[in-house]
Amino acid sequence: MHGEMVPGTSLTLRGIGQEFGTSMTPAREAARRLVAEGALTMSVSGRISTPELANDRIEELASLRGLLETELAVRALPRAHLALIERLTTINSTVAEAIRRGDAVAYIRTNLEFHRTLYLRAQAPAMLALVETVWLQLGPTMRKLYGRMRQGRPPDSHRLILAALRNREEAALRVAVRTDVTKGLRLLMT
Amino acid sequence: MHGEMVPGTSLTLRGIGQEFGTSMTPAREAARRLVAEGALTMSVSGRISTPELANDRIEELASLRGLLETELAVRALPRAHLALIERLTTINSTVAEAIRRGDAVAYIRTNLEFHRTLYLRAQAPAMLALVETVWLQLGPTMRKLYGRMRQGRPPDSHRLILAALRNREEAALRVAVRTDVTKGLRLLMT
DNA sequence: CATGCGGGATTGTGATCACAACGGTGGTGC
DNA sequence: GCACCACCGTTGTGATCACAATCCCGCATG
Repeated sequence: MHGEMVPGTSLTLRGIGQEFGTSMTPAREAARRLVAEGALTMSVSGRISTPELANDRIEELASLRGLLETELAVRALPRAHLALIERLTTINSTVAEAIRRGDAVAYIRTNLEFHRTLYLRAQAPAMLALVETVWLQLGPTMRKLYGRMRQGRPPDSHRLILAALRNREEAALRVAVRTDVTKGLRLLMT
Repeated sequence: MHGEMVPGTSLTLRGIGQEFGTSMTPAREAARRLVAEGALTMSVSGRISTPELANDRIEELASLRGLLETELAVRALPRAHLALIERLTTINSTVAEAIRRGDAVAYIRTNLEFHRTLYLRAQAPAMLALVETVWLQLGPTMRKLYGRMRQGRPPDSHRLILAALRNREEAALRVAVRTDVTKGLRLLMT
C-alpha cells in the first residue's frame, strides 16, 4: 500500500499473482486498474513499474491535494462534532509516534488516515475517491519525502487543523489544510 | 462514449466483447477500469450497468467540475494565444450547430471538446485526467440533461469564456467557467 | 389475480494456454 | 577493449474453459 515501494521498481503480473496466491488474471486486472489511476506506470510494451514523478507532476499533484482537500475539509467542518475531533487527536498522536520512531510506512499510513477520517465526514464520496487517486499517485514518492524530513518532530499543521475545527473557523481551516498538504511536497522538488 | 447510453442500462461482458469483436477478457478489463473510475456501476454480484446518479452525487460532481475546471482554465490562460482562441471559437460554432440540430450526442461531444481543447493548454495532465474521470461519471446523466434544454439556443457562457480569454481577465474567466460548468447540472437536480 | 418458488439460462470469475513482442546477456567482430 | 547483434528467457495479451452465483421466467398455489 501507500509508500511501501520505492519509485522505479518493476513488477510482473506473474510475480504479483504468485505473491497473492492467485493466477495472473486478478493480478492483471489490479495492475491495469492501478495504471488507469496513475498509481503504476505501463511502458509501451506493457511492462509495469512504479512511476518516478517529475517535478512538475509533483507540483500538479500538490495543487490537486490543495484544491480537493480544502474543499473536503470545509464540507466536513459543519459536521465535525467533538467525538470526531477527539478521534482525530488520537490519530494525530499515533502520527507523531510514527515520526518519533522514524517509521516511514507507518507515518504515511497514519497521516493519510488522519486526513481520510476528517474527509469522510464531508459525505462526498466522489471527491474523496479522487483524492485517494491522487494519494495513490503520490505513494511511491512520499516515501522519498520522508527521508528528508527526519527531524523527528511532527509538523504542527495538524494541530492547526484541529484548532480550526474546534473553533469552527473556515478560513483558518482552509489555510491549515492547504499548507499541511502542500508544504511537505514542495520541499521534495529540489 | 460520452452520453450515448441511458442511465440504468445493463451491460454484459460477453456482449461488450462481441460488440468489439474480441473475447471477454478485454471487455472485462475495460469494464473493471470504468467501474474503478465510476463510469459504470457494479452490483455486489458483479453485474455491470450504467449508473443512475442521485442528486447529491450530481451536486458533488458539479462542484468538482467547478473546482478543477476553473483551475485548469486559469492555468491555461497565460498560454492561450490567438490561434487557440480561434480554434475554440470554431469548436464553439459546431457546438451551437449541434444544439440547433438537436443532436444530443454531438452536443455533449463537441462541448467537452471545447473544454478539453482549452484545458490541454494548462499542461496539467493529472488534473485533466481527473476532470475526464468526472466527465465519464456524468456521461450517462448528461444525456438526460439535454432533454430538458431543448430551447435550441446555445448558452452564452462559452462566449463569456472566450471573451475572458481574449481580455486576459482571470477573475472573469473563473466566473465564466464555473457558471458554464455548474449551470446545466444544477437544473438537472429537480 | 397476486405471490411465492423452482429450475434453467445467463453472467462474472479465476485458471490455463498459445503466442507475439520485448529485454537482457553472452558472444563475436573490429 | 568496446560496440553490436543474435538468441533465449521472460513478459503481457487475448482466448477459452469450468464453475459457482445469480437472475429471470414461468408455473402452481392460495
